[in-house]
Amino acid sequence: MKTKILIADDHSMFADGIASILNEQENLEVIGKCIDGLSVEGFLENNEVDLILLDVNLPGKNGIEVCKDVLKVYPKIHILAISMHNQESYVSEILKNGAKGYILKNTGRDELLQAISSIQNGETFFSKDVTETIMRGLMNERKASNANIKLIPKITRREKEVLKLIVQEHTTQEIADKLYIALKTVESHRSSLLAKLNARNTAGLVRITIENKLLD
Amino acid sequence: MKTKILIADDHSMFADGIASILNEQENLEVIGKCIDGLSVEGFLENNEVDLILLDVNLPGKNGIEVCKDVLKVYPKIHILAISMHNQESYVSEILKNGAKGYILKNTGRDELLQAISSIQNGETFFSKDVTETIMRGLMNERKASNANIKLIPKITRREKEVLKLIVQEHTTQEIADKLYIALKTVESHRSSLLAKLNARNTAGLVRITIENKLLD
DNA sequence: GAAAAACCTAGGGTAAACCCTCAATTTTAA
DNA sequence: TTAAAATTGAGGGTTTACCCTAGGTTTTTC
Repeated sequence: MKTKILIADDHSMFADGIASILNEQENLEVIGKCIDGLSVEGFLENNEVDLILLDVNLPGKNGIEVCKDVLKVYPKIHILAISMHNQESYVSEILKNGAKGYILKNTGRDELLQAISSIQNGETFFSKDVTETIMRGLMNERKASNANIKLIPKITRREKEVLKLIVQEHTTQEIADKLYIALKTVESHRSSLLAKLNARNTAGLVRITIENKLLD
Repeated sequence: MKTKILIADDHSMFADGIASILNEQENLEVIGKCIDGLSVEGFLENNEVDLILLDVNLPGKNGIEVCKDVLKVYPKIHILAISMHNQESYVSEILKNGAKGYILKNTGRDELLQAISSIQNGETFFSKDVTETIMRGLMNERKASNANIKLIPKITRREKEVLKLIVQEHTTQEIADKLYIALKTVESHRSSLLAKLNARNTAGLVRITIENKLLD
């Protein structure tokens, strides 16, 4: 009986590549691919899945939320998180939500297969770098223990427009002119964005926006 | 005679996946992988390569520079650019430097194979989205024709330290305290960074830093 | 081993971002 | 259809970022 795998990643080429690797294995079978968070749950309604390879940074609905929601309904599914970012907040957050492992995209084929094998056996698996990151996080003993990822609140249509222009290096005045609204209005939206994204300044706004693909 | 392919991408898992797809084809053969720009030229000295799949955003030395330098020495090699970003500046810049095609990571397996096939036949190939981007760029008829990618000048040790702290949302004053230098000194470094990265403000600094992986 | 370049350091002045409070109108959802 | 959320905008102030200029120091380069 082959392990049925679903790949959730917004880069089709990456998903296809992984699928090719996995399908070479005689005990694994990729039965589906999803390019955003929302379509994962839809796929699960119509297909039986044993394991999900889940990108943490998915557009639409990020991997952390997907993980939480999927496991509520299908607690038997194993989830292996895949990410470009070795950030402690991502790792700890998705593990809290039930993922069985976390590997980075800069690790290779063999480690991927090893991770899947471990998880099939009910174990957990983490990339070496990820393990270090977690340890380092524990060492620092979390001054801001709860201040890791606040799952990002919903960003409104107008806020998104403003955010996009900020990332494109426009000043508040320029944004006001482009959107035909007052300077003060744009400042309001900026404030809301800083609060919602939990950023201290423009730098954080831009970094968080890119890392979480908020403009997709 | 199989086409000998080199894959240059800093995400091993992605490279391995692509390799798996390509090696399934009877006329293709992946003979090497590089995880940064600098090692490409070293590889070419010792191996005969027909085609390079080149990530545009490579750490160390980005794809655009690699493309230029490789073709100087090995003009017969075909280069297919691969990128996450559908940005006109990237596309036009790498094409000027001799790449034969440009595909996005969110396109799938079939398109990848088609692209390679086209390029083998001496044609060019672009993802549909990329074609649109180029066309749109031509329409706007380049007000800032030369202001696309200025290949990013070398960033000094101190600038890199400052840049890292900026991306981490620290203010100029905080950075000055951390580095034990004057506020004004940090501001100077900020100015140099704005100039070198061709950014208008902090937003641009952060975006360009992340997109070009300047902190790796 | 001296000239040239690159780097690090800073000052003064202006522009932009950020903060807090408050409130009217419009849109969305229960 | 009414309560909640979103959009709009104001006053008034503080902090931070950005621009231009420039001297001293290290590092190349010939």
